[in-house]
Amino acid sequence: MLYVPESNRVVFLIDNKSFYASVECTVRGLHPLETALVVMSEQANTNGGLILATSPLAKKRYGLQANVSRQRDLPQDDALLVVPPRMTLYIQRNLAINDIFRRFVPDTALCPYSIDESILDLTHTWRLFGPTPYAVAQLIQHTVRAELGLYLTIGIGCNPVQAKLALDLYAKHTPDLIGTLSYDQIAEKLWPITDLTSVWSIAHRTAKRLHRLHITSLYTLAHTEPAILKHEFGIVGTQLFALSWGIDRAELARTVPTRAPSIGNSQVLPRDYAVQTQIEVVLKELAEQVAARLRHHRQQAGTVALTIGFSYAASAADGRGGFTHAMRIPPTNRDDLLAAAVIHLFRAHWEGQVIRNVAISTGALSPDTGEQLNLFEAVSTQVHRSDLARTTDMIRSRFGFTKLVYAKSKLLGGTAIDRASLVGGHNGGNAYE
DNA sequence: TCTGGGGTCCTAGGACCC
DNA sequence: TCTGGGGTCCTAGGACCC
Repeated sequence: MLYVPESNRVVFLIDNKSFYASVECTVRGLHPLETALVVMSEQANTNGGLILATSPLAKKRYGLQANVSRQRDLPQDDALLVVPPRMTLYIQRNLAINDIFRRFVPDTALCPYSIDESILDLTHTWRLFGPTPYAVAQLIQHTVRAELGLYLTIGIGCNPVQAKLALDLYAKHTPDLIGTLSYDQIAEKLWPITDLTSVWSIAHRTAKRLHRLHITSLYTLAHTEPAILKHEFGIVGTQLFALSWGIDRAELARTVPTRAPSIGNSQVLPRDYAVQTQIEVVLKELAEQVAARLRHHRQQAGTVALTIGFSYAASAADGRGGFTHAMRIPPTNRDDLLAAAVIHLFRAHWEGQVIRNVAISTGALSPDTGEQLNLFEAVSTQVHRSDLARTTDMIRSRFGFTKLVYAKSKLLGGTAIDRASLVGGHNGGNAYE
């Protein structure tokens, strides 16, 4: 195979094994790999509890394979620890882990990808730390384990996509938690794969469309005429073809012009809603939540989009799962103006369907210079919050401010002061009392 | 997976401008 | 005014990721 024009670098994609669950183990003085523990969010609308993370032993002992499963899948067993999430704690650990990574790469070669994944380009620095990239990977693992008690999974490749595939397909299933992929291993390690959905960027829908083209393995994908893929999938088709050959021309250091960010909240309702006044109450609350986040980020929104998801029965009757409609608004972050726009969109497009899902998203953001005073909360409460805000701001500077967000939820029937602190939709773990 | 939550990117088609 | 074409912006919908 001829890969001459392709860059040949040393890229690590590092993630944390069962991150939330492992952090909870370490702060309890328990071993992350030898403790059966799940982290479960029990927000009002999770319909009985959503499992966010499962420790490796809990997966093995109780067959909890799915990354995200439900409370009803849990066995009744006192030996299984069930704990609530503390998102703020996980954010702090993520920062600590990335600080360790900075001992091995300069800032320009480090790209945090999510709360538990980072991409490191060690092309120019790995020789400083060991005889082989593999040895350096082990050193990073040992360092993080010694200092934070956490276990890292590392994919090594000649470019980011190879590292990602090495991580997902190999590192996660080997005892040393390290997987490698390089150009000369593509045929041997990538092409035999027939479960297409196990490959990053391919999910159920795309796998089905590939099957319709008689593409049932990465080998057949790699040997399909690119023009056919392009015709069927557009740009995504050429990306899939490149992926099947392990090719990825993204450059870590080069900052890509990012698309306009958005801020929004969504909610699966705890039951079906059919009454207009009730739906509009939910929409107003959600709009206030979004407006609060806009103010927190000192942004104003110039567009607002409303997404309504129908109940299953209503979806079948309607032929659509729901609808999305957007409108331009004079830039604002005020509760009442945002809510009014959302209600307007709802009344213009809703035709009486029973609904189960609502989402509000705002875009065309612009800076809201000037301090917004919050009249509804005690000063002490706001001071308390600034601690978490500072942490969130630090994350924001690394992930982009929409990657991890600080959401507030106003409790139904509660006083205006009685707000829960949510991070990424789950409990932040900060005691406000 | 009879419904988690917060995002991003791609595309087709229509409106509008010159 | 029995008529052209290219470009841009916007919207809705689809798909995927963590």
